[in-house]
Amino acid sequence: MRGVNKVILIGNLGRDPDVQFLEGNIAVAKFSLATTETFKDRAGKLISQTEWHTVVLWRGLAELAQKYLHKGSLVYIEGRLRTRSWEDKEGNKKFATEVVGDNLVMLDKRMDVGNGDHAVHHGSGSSTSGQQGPGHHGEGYPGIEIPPMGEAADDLPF
Amino acid sequence: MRGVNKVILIGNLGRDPDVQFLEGNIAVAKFSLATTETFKDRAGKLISQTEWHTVVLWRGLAELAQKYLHKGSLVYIEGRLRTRSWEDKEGNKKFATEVVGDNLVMLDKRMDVGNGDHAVHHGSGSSTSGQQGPGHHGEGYPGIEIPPMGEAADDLPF
Amino acid sequence: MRGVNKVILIGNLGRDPDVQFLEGNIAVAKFSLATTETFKDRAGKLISQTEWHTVVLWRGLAELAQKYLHKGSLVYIEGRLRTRSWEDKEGNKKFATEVVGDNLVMLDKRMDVGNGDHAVHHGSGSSTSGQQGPGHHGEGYPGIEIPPMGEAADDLPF
Amino acid sequence: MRGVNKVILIGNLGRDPDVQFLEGNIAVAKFSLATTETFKDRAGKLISQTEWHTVVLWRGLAELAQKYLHKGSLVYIEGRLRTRSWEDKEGNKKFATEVVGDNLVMLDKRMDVGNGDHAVHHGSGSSTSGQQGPGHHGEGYPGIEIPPMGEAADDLPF
DNA sequence: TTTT
DNA sequence: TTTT
Repeated sequence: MRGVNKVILIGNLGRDPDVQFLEGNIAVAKFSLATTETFKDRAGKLISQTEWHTVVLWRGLAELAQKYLHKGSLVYIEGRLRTRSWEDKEGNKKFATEVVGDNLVMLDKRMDVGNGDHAVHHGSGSSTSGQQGPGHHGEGYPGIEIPPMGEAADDLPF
Repeated sequence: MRGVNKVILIGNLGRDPDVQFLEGNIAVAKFSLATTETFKDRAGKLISQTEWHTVVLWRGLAELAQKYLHKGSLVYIEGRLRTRSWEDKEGNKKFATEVVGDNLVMLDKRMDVGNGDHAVHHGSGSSTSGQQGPGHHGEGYPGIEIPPMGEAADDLPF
Repeated sequence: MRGVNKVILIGNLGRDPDVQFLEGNIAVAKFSLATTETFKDRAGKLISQTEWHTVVLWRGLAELAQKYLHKGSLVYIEGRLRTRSWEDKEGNKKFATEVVGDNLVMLDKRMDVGNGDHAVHHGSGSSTSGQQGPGHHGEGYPGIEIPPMGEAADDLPF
Repeated sequence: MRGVNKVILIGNLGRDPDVQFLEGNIAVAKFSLATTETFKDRAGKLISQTEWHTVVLWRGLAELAQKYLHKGSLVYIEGRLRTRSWEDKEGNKKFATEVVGDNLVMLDKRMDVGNGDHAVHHGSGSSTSGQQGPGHHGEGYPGIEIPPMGEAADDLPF
């Protein structure tokens, strides 16, 4: 490939995620994310600028969103841009650009009850259910940062 | 700020850039960029997926685009997402998501005559033409990667 | 330029930042940042892997670090890699790779007293003191995300 | 996880990659990559700054490096930082920071004979198990850009 | 040396 | 529609 299509966002959810399940029990989550950047203009005035993004998560990440994200949650999203187009009932061509997330980091301070273990989430759009036992859809999110086997071994031959 | 809105693209221009000049002689360039990613699906079949992005460049970067970019050019673009909305003449709400570029790297092999110096371009959304004398639009693009003064001095006190 | 050198980190400070002031009252901050990634290995076991980074901030960002960051702070850092080398007193060649930050986002939930205004920080390595009045070293850091003038004007000619 | 450790580089190889095979026929490639950034300093002088990085690739990516990369190749590398430490024979503590690549894009203009199909490479920690020897350790690395199954289906329920 |  |  000679292409790169990467988006990195940190922002807050405008509403609770909308999660649905497709055939095959595949979860899809969708939510709006506000990224606010503040800077001084040349006059030195503080300017705050909010941009809204539509984020789509699949499978394991969608399930995490359903469990742990809600209106106001602060998250880091890494993904790619995808523009879909369709015609509405009046025949008008419509476009929507979304960020399809491959990685999710929850940045809210956890003040949870419990052990907080669930706070450790990460994953990627790329699920590998094929490797998993029966019934295990939506678990085990091998993610972007999974190091290749053998790497841990500190026996680099250099 | 607690927000991040960052896009990184590598792809080819679908057409020559469309460059216009606003009042104040401010250049704005716009072009479509195709990012193609190729991967194997689970069946091992090679799949190629092209996504089209609208890229907008301002000022110095727009002028670089005008001078050096054309249909087919391979570029690295770093920028941020921005969605604009408006109503068309029929009163339909329309949305368009664009990538506003803060940095541009030309990746084509230069087979240029001459010194190739012009090949070295970079810049950022944060132009500072205000500092420049009259007539000097489009010069001196202090960019993202401009190191702070004094840094070169290798006298880090640690 | 045909190069890109970019680092993006989210992690926690291992200690309070070490801040020093060089000639000209230029601030330099240095701290260790731990990025911890957790994933499941192929056996399904949760594995946590921490990497330590040396982060260096200059000028305005260094001053922000001094004021607001401390041991444990969660931050987003965007910057570039820089490797320095020197010889120690025994004449051994030493190398140290650091992340020179161009952008800083504080991700801790603020439970501060006060207005929280100080929470809005951002900046970049690229200072522009030249534009500023006398005596104003270290202020007004127009940063990476400063939109070019005129952009706010929603009069894109396309 | 609450951590992110990401590096993005575009630069040229300083030498041909050094590729070795570990037990299990696991390929590891290592090379130096120069990222050169050019900018104008405050006096307007063009300054060029080259940084050298050590890049390590594993498995499928290492094999691609062996086949297609050589001294001078222009590449995009996405990966993470990793610092290793050890003691040399004199008992001095040594550190080396490397970029472990998860994704590789070859940016050289292909003037190849043939179809150039091999030019389309990408990967991530994630390889293409078909290339691997017997024993099949190290299979099925779902990679950064592999879209989740079902996503192609344009039947988003929103 | 951090954090969950 | 979020957050500071």
